[in-house]
Order: sequence, then structure tokens, then C-alpha cells
Amino acid sequence: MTIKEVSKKFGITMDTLRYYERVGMIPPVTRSTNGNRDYQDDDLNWVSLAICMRSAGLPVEGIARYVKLYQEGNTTISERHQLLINQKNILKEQRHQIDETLERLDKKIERYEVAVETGELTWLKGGQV
Amino acid sequence: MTIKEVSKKFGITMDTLRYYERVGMIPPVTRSTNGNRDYQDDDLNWVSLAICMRSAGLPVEGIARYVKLYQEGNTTISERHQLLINQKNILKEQRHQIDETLERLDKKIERYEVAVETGELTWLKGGQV
DNA sequence: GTATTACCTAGAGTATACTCTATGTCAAGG
DNA sequence: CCTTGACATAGAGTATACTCTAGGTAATAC
Repeated sequence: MTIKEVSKKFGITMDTLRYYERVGMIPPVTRSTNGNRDYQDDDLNWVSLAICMRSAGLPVEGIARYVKLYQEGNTTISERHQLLINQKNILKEQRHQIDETLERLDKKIERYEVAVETGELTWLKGGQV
Repeated sequence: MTIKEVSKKFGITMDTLRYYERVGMIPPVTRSTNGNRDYQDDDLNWVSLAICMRSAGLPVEGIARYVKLYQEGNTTISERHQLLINQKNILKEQRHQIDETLERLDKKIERYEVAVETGELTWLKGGQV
């Protein structure tokens, strides 16, 4: 699969695909004889993983570290395991923050709706709650 | 409340507090006679709101836009209402991405645990799933 | 009365994650 | 043969969100 096709498949620019490879978020992609990238299933799995992690907001660095450990072979398995658990905890914490903010937003939104219905606008304090 | 106290209370640097004010994420803070910031309850509410939004990952720009609309008075109520709903949708989408990534991480982590238990290490493919 | 401390502003610097530019290679079409 | 189009690299540029520096004021502390 060419870089253009992969770009289209995942909805990400070719520049970003090359960037992900450059910084080690995915291992070096298979090349065709002329040096062009020719993504194989394995490569696509790595791309998919990288995009998934990034879209959840995980930093590039952690993903690249995982790939590096992976490339170092079986001796790094427990380290990789620990790294994945760390990423998981980061995401759980992040989700918690989002849930708190969603609650706060819901309260604010509801106050706006009540205020508009009743015409009671004066008490709409800004940072409140 | 001095900026130092607020900084401590919210676990955020004084620089960041001034920055939030500068970019309009919070309205101008009450000043004491000598020109120093002296945060009142209202100011603290705005600070708390800004920190909450930011920690959920919402961009500075949207928060500042809300504050600007707020300062323009009652004519902007429906716009503010809409803005809050937009932010909410952004966060719901972000939470969805996190949930997907958590699932993927869980599968990977479990495979690592099974692999370590059974000594079956060879099939631990990187980007898989 | 001067040194220290806490604050102020304006503007420069940094980290992260892309994104764009300049320049070059290579294969196929006219 | 030469142009066109798709790819390549290296390195510069951009956006976002802080973070730091330099230089100044104002109120205690000694």
C-alpha cells in the first residue's frame, strides 16, 4: 500500500505518516525497490495503533518508547507491560477530568436553559459552580 | 487572596494565572490599591472554571470566547449556550476516543500477562489489534 | 534608609506536534 | 529525450500553551 493510500485510509496526511515514522512512533516502514514506502499489514497495524493512541491524547514520546522497547526484543517485555499500564492510568485520569468537566458543563447548560425559559437572566454568574 | 495563595490553592503557577488573565480565559482580576491582584470569590470561580476546562483538554480559545461573550452581557446568552454545548460535544467525542484506546490497551496488556505466564513470547506482535 | 520580598508588565523562550518548503530521484507517457 | 507525477529527505516554519527573563514598583524588615 502506498503512503497516499494509507493517508486516505486513516484520514491523516502523508506528512504526518512520515513524521510518525521519523520520531519512532512506528517502526521503519517496508520499502519497495525504489525506496518508496510500501506499507504491509504489520506496518498498517503499527500506524493504526499510533493513531489510536494519539487521538486519545497520549504523548508521542510514550508511544515511541514502546516501539523502541519492542524493537529491542523479548528482554523488554516487562518494561513494555509496565509502560502500557502507565498509559492506561494516564487515560483513566484524563477521562476522569473530562467527566468532571462534563458535569460542570451540564450544570451550566441547564442553568442557561432554565434562565432562557423563565426570562431570569440576571443571576447568570460566569465562573459559578 | 494574593496570586501566590491562589497559585497554591489550585496547584498552578503564578505565571499561568497571569497568562490565563492575559489571554482572556478569566476576566480582569480585582486589584488592590497598589495594583496587585487580589482575587475575590468571583475571580476564584472564574479561575476554577478555567482550570477545570483546561484540565479536560479544551482549548484556551473556546474558554476565552465564552468569557468575552459573558462580558458582552445578556445579548450573548444564546451564543454562550451554544458554545457550551459545543464544548460538551468535543469532550464527549474525546471521551469516546479514550474509551476506544483503553479497550485496545487492555487487550494488549492482557496479552502481555498471558504471554508472561505461559512463556509464550514469540507471537507478541507490536501494533496488533 | 536601604535591603529584601512580593508583586507588576512586556516580551522572549520552550516544548510538543505537526506542517510546509526546497530540492532531488525515479518510472511511465507522449 | 523530456516532462509529469508520485514519492523521497532535511530542515525550516507554525500553532498552542505555557514558562522564563529583564527591568520596575511598593511595602515591610533590619
